[in-house]
Amino acid sequence: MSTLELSEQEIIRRNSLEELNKLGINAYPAAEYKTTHFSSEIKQEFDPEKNNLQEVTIAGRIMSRRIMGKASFAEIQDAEGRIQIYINRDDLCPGEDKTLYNTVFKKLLDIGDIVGLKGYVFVTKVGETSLHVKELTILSKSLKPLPIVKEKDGKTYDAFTDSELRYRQRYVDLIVNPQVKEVFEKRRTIIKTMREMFDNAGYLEVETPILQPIPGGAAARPFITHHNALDIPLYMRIANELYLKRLIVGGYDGVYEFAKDFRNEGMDRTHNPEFTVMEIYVAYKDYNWMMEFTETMLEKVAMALHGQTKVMIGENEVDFKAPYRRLSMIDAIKEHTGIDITGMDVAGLRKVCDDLNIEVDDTFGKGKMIDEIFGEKCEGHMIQPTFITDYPVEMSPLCKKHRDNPELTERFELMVNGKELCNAYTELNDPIDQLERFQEQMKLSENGDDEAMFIDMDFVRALEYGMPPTSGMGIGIDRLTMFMTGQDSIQDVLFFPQMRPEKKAQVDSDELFVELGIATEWVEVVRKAGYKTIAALKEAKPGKLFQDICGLNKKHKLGLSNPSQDDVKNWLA
RNA sequence: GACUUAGUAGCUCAGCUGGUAGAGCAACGCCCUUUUAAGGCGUGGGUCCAGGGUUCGAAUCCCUGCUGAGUCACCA
Repeated sequence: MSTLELSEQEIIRRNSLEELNKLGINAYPAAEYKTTHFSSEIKQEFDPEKNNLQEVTIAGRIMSRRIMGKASFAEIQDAEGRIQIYINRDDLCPGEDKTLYNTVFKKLLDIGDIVGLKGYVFVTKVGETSLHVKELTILSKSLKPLPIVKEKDGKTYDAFTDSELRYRQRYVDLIVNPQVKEVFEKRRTIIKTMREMFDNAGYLEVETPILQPIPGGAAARPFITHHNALDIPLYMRIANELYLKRLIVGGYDGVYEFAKDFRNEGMDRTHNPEFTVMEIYVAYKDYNWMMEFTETMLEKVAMALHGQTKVMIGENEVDFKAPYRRLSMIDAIKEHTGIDITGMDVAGLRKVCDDLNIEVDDTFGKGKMIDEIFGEKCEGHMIQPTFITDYPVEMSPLCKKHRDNPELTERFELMVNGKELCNAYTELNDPIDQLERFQEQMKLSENGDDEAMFIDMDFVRALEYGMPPTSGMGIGIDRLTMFMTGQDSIQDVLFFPQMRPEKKAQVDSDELFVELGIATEWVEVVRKAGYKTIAALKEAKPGKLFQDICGLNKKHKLGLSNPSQDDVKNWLA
């Protein structure tokens, strides 16, 4: 890499690295560095009365420095937090040679460098538990300056907030913004709590195919790829439902999977093209049982995270204490619009939609219209956890018909803070009904609904062997994490949210520049002057180019001998 | 996909109705042995996102593009 592409601070750090090498210090040593404590342990365990912790070793990143002549303070950040260190010149360098302090620590180390430190713990005059350093080892030199974030009395100064940089360079975000780590630790607690509950119940955690020949189990546009050896298209899964039900057919009474699903659709605050769903299927249960199971699960998760069931989501305090309200979809619509749609036909529903100012088009069936009305008028009002039950049959091709009403299904969604969190059924296990429902979907698809489901004949065949009555539930883990951690963007609960790839400016190779007669050492200078391609260079005015590159030579003290004006003209000829 | 909005130093941001850039932190130099957003004095650092246009003159006005963010649409 040419120094012309580097910022002043990056050049200084690279120079420091060279200086370290000259002193015989390897800034990237290979050997294991054995630590005895984390920062948090020192803070917890140290007792000035006992005067314990008189020989501890820590490792971490330098996050701030306060140098005061012969003594210095710095903050070291490790996996568990930060601790202050105190470095005294004569304690670090007891002999005549003070290089390690004067040169290495004061001049050649920077914020961001990773160091190992050995010493004893004490409390400063101001009352800060600190490590008095006796030995310092460089473990890794940092060549890029970190964003500097300062904090006092809980107030943060110059926070690193640029969302683009935070998501593209999550590693920097994690170093500099400690609250980001917390979100991901909570995410892991959520998953762990759920997994423990399922394991205790004796359910089997399984893995099912991500590459599927038929993308089933949901209605969504899939990502498509190609398998070379088989020469067939394969789809990234949009759901794993049909595979988990095959396992119930196979004789497992309870299976679950934390699964990455992929949907080739729009991205926004609550949608990422790949996202995590937990789906669970339990034999011999129905959706009433599953509602109890779900509310118990969420109560446990909230307790594990917060020690209480009440959670702040934005402005709203949401209480995950079971049991949750249960409301049929028709009753929800009645409650929020005053209209009773029981038994209405297509024309009646269309009129209701018109009256409520809800846009519908001619392809909409009864089910889709009812869903629109609910989505427009009811969903947003469901702040406290509410089970919405008994969805129209058209919307739920994998769900068993309601025991009391064949136009409805035994389905529930759990609404929290105005959004869907869970989706669950008494599963459809009648193979004849299932095939008919798939065929209905085909008709929808022929009518232009590009999200209608594909027919999976192998799944129908599995049902023909007999699946026990089963209830299944799916829950969006990203969304659950958002609720439970108070984040309002899915990007804040994914380490690496999908971003448009960074665009590299087009740059022509050295060879192409050299072919024009430009000496190799001048190529970088020409690029730095703003002419990254031959085409751009050909447009240049020779006089300006000449001045620009000679100016850069002087400014950056490159020590090159300048070309003549005629040389430059010849390049452009 | 549509609309709105933003892109200025390593980071956070000023920069009004056009006159080619500023602050704090970070960096560099000097001083300082218990400081903590350490402090004091001094110095350097910018293709003002890119490309066009208007103008004597553009960070600033206009157009196009790129990349974010927000609303909406889509997401049963």
